[in-house]
Amino acid sequence: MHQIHKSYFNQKDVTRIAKGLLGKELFTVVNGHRTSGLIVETEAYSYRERGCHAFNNKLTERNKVMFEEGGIAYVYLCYGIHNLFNIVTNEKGKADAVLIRALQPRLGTVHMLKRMKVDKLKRITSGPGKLTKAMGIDRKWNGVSLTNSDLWIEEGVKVQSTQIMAATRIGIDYAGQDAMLPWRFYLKDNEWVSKW
DNA sequence: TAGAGGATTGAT
DNA sequence: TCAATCCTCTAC
Repeated sequence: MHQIHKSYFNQKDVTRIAKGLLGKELFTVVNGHRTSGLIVETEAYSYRERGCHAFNNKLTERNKVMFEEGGIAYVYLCYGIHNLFNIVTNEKGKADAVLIRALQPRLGTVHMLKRMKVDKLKRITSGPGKLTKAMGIDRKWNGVSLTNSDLWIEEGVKVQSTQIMAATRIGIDYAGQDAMLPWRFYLKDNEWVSKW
């Protein structure tokens, strides 16, 4: 299959990548089990705005992988419970990232169901904390390359620009004016998009 | 070194 | 509307 090249993640405009990732297919292999899902919802984050962990180039132990060259995973624990999965973008030293918020399950769904301890696919990956659990992603994957590991992205399906919707991001009220940026992107009328 | 709070979720 | 749950960051 056609794996997305590392250079794709080195583009400077993180919102362009966040939109471009819609329809692409995310794969993981955990304990020999391959699972995949189409990306249907993303959010863009940039060191230039307050919603981002790396705002103002603030470098901490947690977010340091964001400052690496684009094409690696940034996984962190949110609210003490959920692992959130981001793809680091831009060039080294420019801490941008795309949060993956929802997937449409494709391959290995039996393993996703087992990890989620449910028997129906409905809403199993419709949220950033849920999809990481379904795909088997946790903080051990922080800093892992998306082009040379058990975590990667392929072309998936073609998406028309008219299918792409933009809205404000979720859960970043603390960001002030930047909370108004329309940096959440999702596929129109897709039932796998997260509810909020 | 202690205390506050978070890029969420599911139950009440 | 609220608790779960723990790591990270900040202030002292």
